[in-house]
Amino acid sequence: MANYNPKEIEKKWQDIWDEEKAFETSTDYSKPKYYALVEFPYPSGQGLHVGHPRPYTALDIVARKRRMQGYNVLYPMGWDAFGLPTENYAIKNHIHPKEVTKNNVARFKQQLKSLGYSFTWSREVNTTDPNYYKWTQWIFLKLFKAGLAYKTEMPINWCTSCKVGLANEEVVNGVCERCGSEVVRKVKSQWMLKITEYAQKLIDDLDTVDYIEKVKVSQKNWIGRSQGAEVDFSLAGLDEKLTVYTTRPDTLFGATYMVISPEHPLIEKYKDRLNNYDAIIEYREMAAKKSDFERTELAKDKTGVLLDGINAINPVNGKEIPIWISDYVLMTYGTGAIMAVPAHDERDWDFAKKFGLPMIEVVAGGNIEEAAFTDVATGKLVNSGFLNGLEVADAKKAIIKYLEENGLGHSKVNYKLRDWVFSRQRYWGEPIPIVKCPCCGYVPVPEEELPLMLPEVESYMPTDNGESPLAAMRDWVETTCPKCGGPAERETDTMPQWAGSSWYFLRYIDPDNSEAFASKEALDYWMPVDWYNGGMEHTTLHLLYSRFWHKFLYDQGYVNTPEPYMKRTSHGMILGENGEKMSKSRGNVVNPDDIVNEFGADTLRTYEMFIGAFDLAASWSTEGVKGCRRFLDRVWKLQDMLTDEEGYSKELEVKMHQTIKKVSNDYETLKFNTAIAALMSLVNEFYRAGKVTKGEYRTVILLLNPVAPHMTEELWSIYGDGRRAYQNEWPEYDEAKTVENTVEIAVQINGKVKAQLAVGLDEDNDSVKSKVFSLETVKSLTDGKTVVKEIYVKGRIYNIVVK
RNA sequence: GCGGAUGUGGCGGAAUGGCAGACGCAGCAGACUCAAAAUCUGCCGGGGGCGACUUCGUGCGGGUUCAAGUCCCGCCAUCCGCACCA
Repeated sequence: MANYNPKEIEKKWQDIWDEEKAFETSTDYSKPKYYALVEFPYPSGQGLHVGHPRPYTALDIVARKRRMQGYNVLYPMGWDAFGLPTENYAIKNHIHPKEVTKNNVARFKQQLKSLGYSFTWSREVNTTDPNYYKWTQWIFLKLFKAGLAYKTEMPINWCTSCKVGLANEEVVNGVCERCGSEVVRKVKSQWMLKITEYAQKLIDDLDTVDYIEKVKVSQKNWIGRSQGAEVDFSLAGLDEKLTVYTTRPDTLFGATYMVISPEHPLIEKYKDRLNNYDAIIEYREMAAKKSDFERTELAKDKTGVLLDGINAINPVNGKEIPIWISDYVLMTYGTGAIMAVPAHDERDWDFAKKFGLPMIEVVAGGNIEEAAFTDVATGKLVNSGFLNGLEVADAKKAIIKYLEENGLGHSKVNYKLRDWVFSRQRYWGEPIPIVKCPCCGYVPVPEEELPLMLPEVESYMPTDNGESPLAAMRDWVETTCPKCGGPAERETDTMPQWAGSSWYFLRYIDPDNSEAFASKEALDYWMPVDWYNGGMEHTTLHLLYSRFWHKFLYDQGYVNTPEPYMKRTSHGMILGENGEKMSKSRGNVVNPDDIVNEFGADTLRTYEMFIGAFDLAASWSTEGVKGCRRFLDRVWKLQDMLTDEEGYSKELEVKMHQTIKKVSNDYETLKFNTAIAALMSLVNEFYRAGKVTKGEYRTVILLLNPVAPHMTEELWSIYGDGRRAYQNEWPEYDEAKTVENTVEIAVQINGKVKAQLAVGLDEDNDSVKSKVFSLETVKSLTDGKTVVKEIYVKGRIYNIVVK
């Protein structure tokens, strides 16, 4: 027996798999299909991180097992290659981003290959390939034509360092998610996508898919549906209404003042009537200067200015109430105006306390002198005319009915979700295929002219005036209008990185198609994705965006399923040996290449699956890696103990069937750590017995194959059936043989274990009872006492309660 | 503040309400060796006892149950999201 030498074996089998096209999909559409998907990586300059193999190995195990179960499996891989780090590297080193991408992709691919994944490499995609982004642009045009892409002047989150507009989702704690620099507000004309149009569907259809619960919860929270009402307040002495949104219309009698956002149009419209216009403008400018971060930081300390000169009238009681402006009211949510009910809203309470504004208690049950009373479950309405005595829920219904009957308002649903800022003032992204014509407005580039290629530029540097580097390319920018033929200009913004990843799973299905992003036939067969695993950090960005695009394509009739992914799971992070996030500055980074070199890819794969619960963070341990290598060595050395018996030995038959069952189930439920533990335990049994039958060895090899494919393929070539391991059927177990017919049960007195007893699994209760009571220990402990109760749990425990 | 998770030996972690600590790491002892490494075998939660044993033990405090890491009530700590969304 040769020594286990992963270096030799692994390369050998990777080449054979390539040669044999082992993991190619079949074009036989009568076979059952399985589409397993992992998030495609951004090919960064650092190369693969040890975090990457965790999800890749997990679904590789599922994919390999499915093939052995007879499925036609698609497990593709590609590159999400547009984006800032590449562009920044290109700027710094004066290399074209295309070149940078090419090099990074080559390195990533080589690293992934060295890990022996069964990816369907013939379907590799790259978002920066014009044949790919042609279809990204095509989908954008469909969105534009459907009225879901529009351009608007709006304040955007501007990263002062990247010099680029960011989506709300990319601003973390008031700083840029990527570079950590300050983010300020800047008004710019931006392309937007109306994801809000799909808010309700994105919530409702979560009920139709199998996502882990925390993903569903955070998507729902992110979309932030709230049910309330819009109420019109008239303005005293003016023919004007001020509409507010509230989730507590039942407290309308308690509204003692109103607050509008500093950007509310009412201010400009009636500036002549305002006695303190200057003070108001000063406040507004101050608020605009605050970054989101400061606005949040100062949340507790309310500020504001009275709108001196205009009063509103409470529609239910005709009382005249003042209007204030304050930046705690956001122009981007609801109507940008609220009715303030300080007795029953914490923010209004703070504001009223600070500025000495009156409070009226309209829901009894709290002490409004001390705090706002916001409990909606227990209170009853008071001081509220016809609502008095009602509970909150009933009062809401009653007041909405009243408002609707009197034309004063109506029920209304709002969402926290905002439209998606789709413009980036950057070079390394998909050009937005729109032409701006002085006569015709925004005109789409004709579909037959796609892809609209990213032109070669002198400099990739973004400009200080906030224009993309493309804006400097006058001969590219200046074009003719596709509609009227007159002179026009191209859009110079590019798409955000999320664009290419919003539909890539569709391109894998038919990557070389030049007529469509994928053929209908192929889509019908392969969609939806059966299992998609990815990081929790993509739950509110990529996952939501791609569901939105897919739903749009469904509504347009281009895809056949309303949801792209049937099942979504998430993996935990791999932390450094010290329990902290791996980073260069902390000096705790582990390079997967080093592990492969020293221990082999199979060891790395086994270790990452054994490291702990798949969905939780886990710390790296070099000693743990060694342990996994030791296990593979032990499997390898079983060759020395091999007998010629074909089947399972009598002593281990039950253990074999139990292990097949456990491993099969655990692979399905992402419990790889316990699956591997079960295999280790079985191997320990072989060592204890000093022998392993050929039948047993074969089963172990096949069960371990998805985790450690190279080593098991090598062993199978010696001890197998002439085929490859990957060509085999998945081992089966017999449920009846997973249980021993005699078992050791624990005998308890008052819940404490006092003795062990061997009984037949099917032995009847009387027989077990007589055996239990003939035990010396039981006799002595029950002697002179009354047996109050006896419980026998079949095959597990016999508990006697004595007094 | 809101939402989600987590809390078990020296460490990573196992446990359909039924013998807590599977499996692995580290540690200790033995075998092999001139020796070490590797490998194989055994031991390995704390206290008490020479010992068969005994007692305590799953973040903390209560409860349900013959039986609780697991279920219920009330807390604490840590991590991760979101955060003036009316």
